Amino acid sequence: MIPAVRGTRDVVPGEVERWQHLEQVAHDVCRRYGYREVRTPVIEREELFAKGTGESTDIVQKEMYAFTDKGGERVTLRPEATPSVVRAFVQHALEQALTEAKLYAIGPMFRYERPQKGRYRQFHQLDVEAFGVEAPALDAEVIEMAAHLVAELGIADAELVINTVGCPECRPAFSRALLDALGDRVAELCGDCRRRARTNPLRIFDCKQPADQPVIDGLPHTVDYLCPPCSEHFAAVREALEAFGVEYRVSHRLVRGLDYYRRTTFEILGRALGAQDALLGGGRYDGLVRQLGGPDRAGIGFAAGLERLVLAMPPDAAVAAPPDAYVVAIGEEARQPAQVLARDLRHAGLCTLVDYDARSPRSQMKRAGKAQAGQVLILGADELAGGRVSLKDMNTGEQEAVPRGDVVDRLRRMQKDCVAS
RNA sequence: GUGAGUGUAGCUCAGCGGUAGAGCGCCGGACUGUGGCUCCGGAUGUCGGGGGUUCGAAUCCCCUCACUCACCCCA
Repeated sequence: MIPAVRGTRDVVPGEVERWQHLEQVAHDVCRRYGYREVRTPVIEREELFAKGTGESTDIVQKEMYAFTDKGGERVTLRPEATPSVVRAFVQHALEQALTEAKLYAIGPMFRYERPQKGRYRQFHQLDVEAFGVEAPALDAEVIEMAAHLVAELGIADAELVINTVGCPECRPAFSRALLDALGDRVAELCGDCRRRARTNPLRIFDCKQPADQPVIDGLPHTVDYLCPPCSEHFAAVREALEAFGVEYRVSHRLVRGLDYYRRTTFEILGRALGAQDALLGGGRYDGLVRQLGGPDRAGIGFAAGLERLVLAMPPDAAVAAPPDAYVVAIGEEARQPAQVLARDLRHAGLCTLVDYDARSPRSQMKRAGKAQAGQVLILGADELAGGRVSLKDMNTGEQEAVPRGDVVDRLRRMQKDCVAS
């Protein structure tokens, strides 16, 4: 047996229904909020992520499936969707074509990491991006939409956390304040934190080492170092969220790892997930479109991890629908007519199973019962002689002979009643 | 890249030096044209892989691979 590649997985019947439900809800929520779908390639030029995601991020430094193709081009499997969506937005001048530049994408992403609960090398994201609006009203709408998506999926144990990371105007001052406050105590922190202090001081807030917490708790907060525009923006976002009645917690420790974030950042955490508990995360990235060669447009969005959402969805969120009908053929002369009957039912829209192997009637009934078929249609010598089909309701056990010509309509009506009720 | 744990039937697991097992599931029969309950029967394993110790290894030792969880980082 040749197993699936490490960190990749099959979604098999039984679980795939949950994915189908999730995708249907995702498409529907996006549509209602005015987003249009865009499908971008899973393979891109490596430089797109070097410039977009950021050279300093772990994603770019060590997690990309990058290689040189046969034409000598440096390409990579996409590790995230935002730069791709921005590229498509710029490349096709979509702001000209759309009244609102709101785009979403669903698909696989690839990062070379050690797999663990809620994290895979091939994973899937719903990526939602809106361009060209600087107003805090959009920040709040995007966050509210994310919360609504989670709620719509029936995920109750979720917590919305928001923060602001300032902008290129005010962030350097905050980083300095952070390092000043830390002073010599940097040496007391764990190795990761000492490294962060040099590369990206804000990320010290991500530390999970219990021993480091007392020091980190004493550090200054971004909100106290924002420039006036950033400060006003954050206040307006919070005000709008409150008007929506969205519950949230402000955490000055929510920093997020991607280089392009400005101002608003947010995450929704799932409580039943394990260590990788972010169901979705995002924020504002006002400089990114321009940095990738487009016009100077603001941007904001989020990425939701589909594996994590599936994990967090209630156990009974979606199950496969049982077949409408099972056609039982008794005797050799009934086999072909049974296939034709099954064909007719299928053409009429009914999910129909039929036996191929001349099993005993008992065996066929057992299979119909196991498949939870609603109706069993029995075709044997008696029925063929009378031009009828025996129709057995598997829930009540009642059985009656129905003229062959009426069977399809009869079942179709029963199915409609079933859907209606 | 680092650390810990686990690999035995399709699934959940027992067996821990002496002939590979149970429950569930699957297939068939009792009921030769009628499911669910019951009973009876059946199939299925390179005991993750390789090497070593031993008269003898699923069991002990070494290596390796995979999975799981956690770190890093992130969805």
